[in-house]
Amino acid sequence: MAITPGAGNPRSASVKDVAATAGVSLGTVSNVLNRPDRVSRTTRERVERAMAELGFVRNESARSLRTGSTQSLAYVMLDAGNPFFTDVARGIELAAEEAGLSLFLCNSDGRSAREGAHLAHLQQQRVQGILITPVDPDDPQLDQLIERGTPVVIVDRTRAGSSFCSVAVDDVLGGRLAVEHLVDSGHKRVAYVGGPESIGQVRDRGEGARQAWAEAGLPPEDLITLSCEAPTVAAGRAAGERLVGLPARRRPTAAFCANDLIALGLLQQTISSGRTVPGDLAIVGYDDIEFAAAAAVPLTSVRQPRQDLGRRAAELLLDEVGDPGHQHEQVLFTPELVARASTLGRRS
Amino acid sequence: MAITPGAGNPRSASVKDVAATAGVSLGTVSNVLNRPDRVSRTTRERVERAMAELGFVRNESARSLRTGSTQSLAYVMLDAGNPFFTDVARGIELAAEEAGLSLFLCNSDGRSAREGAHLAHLQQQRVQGILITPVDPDDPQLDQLIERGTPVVIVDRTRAGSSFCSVAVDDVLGGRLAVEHLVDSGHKRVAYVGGPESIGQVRDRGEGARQAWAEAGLPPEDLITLSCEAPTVAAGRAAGERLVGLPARRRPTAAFCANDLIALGLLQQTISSGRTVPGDLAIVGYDDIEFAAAAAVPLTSVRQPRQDLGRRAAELLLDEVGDPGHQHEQVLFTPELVARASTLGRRS
DNA sequence: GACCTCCGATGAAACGATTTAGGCAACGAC
DNA sequence: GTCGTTGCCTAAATCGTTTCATCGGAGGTC
Repeated sequence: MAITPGAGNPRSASVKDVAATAGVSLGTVSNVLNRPDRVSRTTRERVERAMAELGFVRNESARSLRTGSTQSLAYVMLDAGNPFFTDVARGIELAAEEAGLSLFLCNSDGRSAREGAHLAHLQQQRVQGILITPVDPDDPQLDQLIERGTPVVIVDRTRAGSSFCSVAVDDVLGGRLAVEHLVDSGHKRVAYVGGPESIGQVRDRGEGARQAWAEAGLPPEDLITLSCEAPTVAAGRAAGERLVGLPARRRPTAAFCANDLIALGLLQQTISSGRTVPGDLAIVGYDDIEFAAAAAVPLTSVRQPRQDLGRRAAELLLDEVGDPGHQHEQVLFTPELVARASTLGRRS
Repeated sequence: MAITPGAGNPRSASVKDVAATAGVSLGTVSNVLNRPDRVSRTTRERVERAMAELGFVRNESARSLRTGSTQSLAYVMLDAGNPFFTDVARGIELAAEEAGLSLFLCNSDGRSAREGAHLAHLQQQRVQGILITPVDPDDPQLDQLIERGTPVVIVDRTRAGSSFCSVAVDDVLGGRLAVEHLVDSGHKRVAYVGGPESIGQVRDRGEGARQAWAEAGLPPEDLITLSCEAPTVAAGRAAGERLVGLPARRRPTAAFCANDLIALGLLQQTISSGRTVPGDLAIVGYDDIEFAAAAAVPLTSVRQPRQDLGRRAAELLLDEVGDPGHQHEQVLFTPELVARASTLGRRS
């Protein structure tokens, strides 16, 4: 079929057109759409036939202009490329679907400017509410959203004060679990690989690591912090190279990484440089993403209830949207260590 | 600060409120918003002050109702958990950002019903256009979208006829590259692990595999097809178990998997069952996702230009939206084999 | 037959922005 | 002094839907 040039879009049919075609009034068409029980069967069928014939598509802009609200939520993700966040998103999705709302995913990609643009646009769209893993939980734009009536739930981050609901996982505990496990395995010199420091998670996991280290009675200077630029595979590889560069008696026998991407990069670099895991270097990751178990050496990792995190966050948001007596709530999940070969094999 | 109960949302300010506060007419406020150069500086500043004071947020519903179009695109992803698609999404995002449009990501999760719901909603929202990796490229709902005026570009799938733009990668060629590589490495019995058959990719990659196999003069019955339920890590593990179950003289020495997730699952299962890669089984994946290189044994894979795929698709969509003389175009990218240890090590 | 009720359908008035046709004032030019 | 021009602003119409007060007719009751 050739393209019909210049046919010009006949501009899609409106309720008015449907009403005319069906020979009823405009209000009746609206009733068919919204309260079909109030319309007699014969009329309803006539209207439905007209809608099908004209290819009527309800205009959501007009609808939400009139009703003052939309049927959508949004989740602004920090990094859509990180499986951790896509798993969280899936949990949100399921909850939204059950509530009959659509979910829009936006990716801030870790950039404040992009995040801000998304938030502004979502606010203009009058979404019912926003879930967000923010670049910076203290961003005043978040307060501004709340003030102007768009509920916000913070996901996988926390924030001082309680003007928001938030759902997170106890990162200090997670850090402790990781380091306790390494201490139990007999390691006396450990690196904490994470960054940037601006991320609360990175700080909290490090804090937990230090606590566990101190409680084991080990000297603080033997818990080395290796800061990396971003929590990515590439940064993990780079950290590996820096580890190799350390003088032998300063070099750690184990590394605890702030997330699995870093851990996978470190693992990859370690193996490709001819050293063994866990022989030369034991590695603990964080998040327990699906790929962790499939890694070069299956990765010991701190598991977070990713999907539950999303689901719970969505539930809080829905409550805030629906219940005028809503009280803000800070939910904290508990992480769990999953030990695998990257720390369990025998040491050389 | 306590929650102010029953304060009731003061309903955000409208242009009318801004106009009243600034002491100008409503049209002037609109001009400040859309054609600031037509407004004198003093008036503009007065209006802007009023907007700030009232916390004015433009109502996108009203705006797009009046103008008849929105400033957003959408990408309906097949599986947000698969890094391949998130990379494609990033390419789209970059192009959309450059064009000043927002991008909504929707996840169909491989389910037609969910995909349909997303499409219907996007159509009602009057997005400028939709990019989609469809569950079924022949779904008539896609035609219906086009007919009713929403441009659609098909991503990573192709479709007979040419009423759509589409961007895909030559999957037959990809299948050939994979199997030629295995044949060159001396394998005489190979499994093609993919599924479900309903996915065009799975069929095309298999077709390429068969072509290369036939051209090498090898007997067709020695290219075994192992069908799996879904292109996931779990399905890959399951396939591995079925491979082990085969009688030794029927058992393949290499496997070509329809994507990296399957390959990673197969790899994982092979290693954890005590066999070696590539010694007992060489493995080739498809997509070359970031985790492929970090796998237990770095994975040989067929690389696709993921981000370019997305970017080009978005460009086609933008052209279709903007240029009335737009001609539909089917773009086909060329894949490339990346050989790594999962096929290169020495055979036992 | 007058009165009431109930059901189904109607039509006008919103919602909040954009757009367009004009109006008013100041200013120069002749 | 009149006319045309220019610059800024106003008022009203409009987009497509929902909602609400209303209305007509059918049926029942006394």
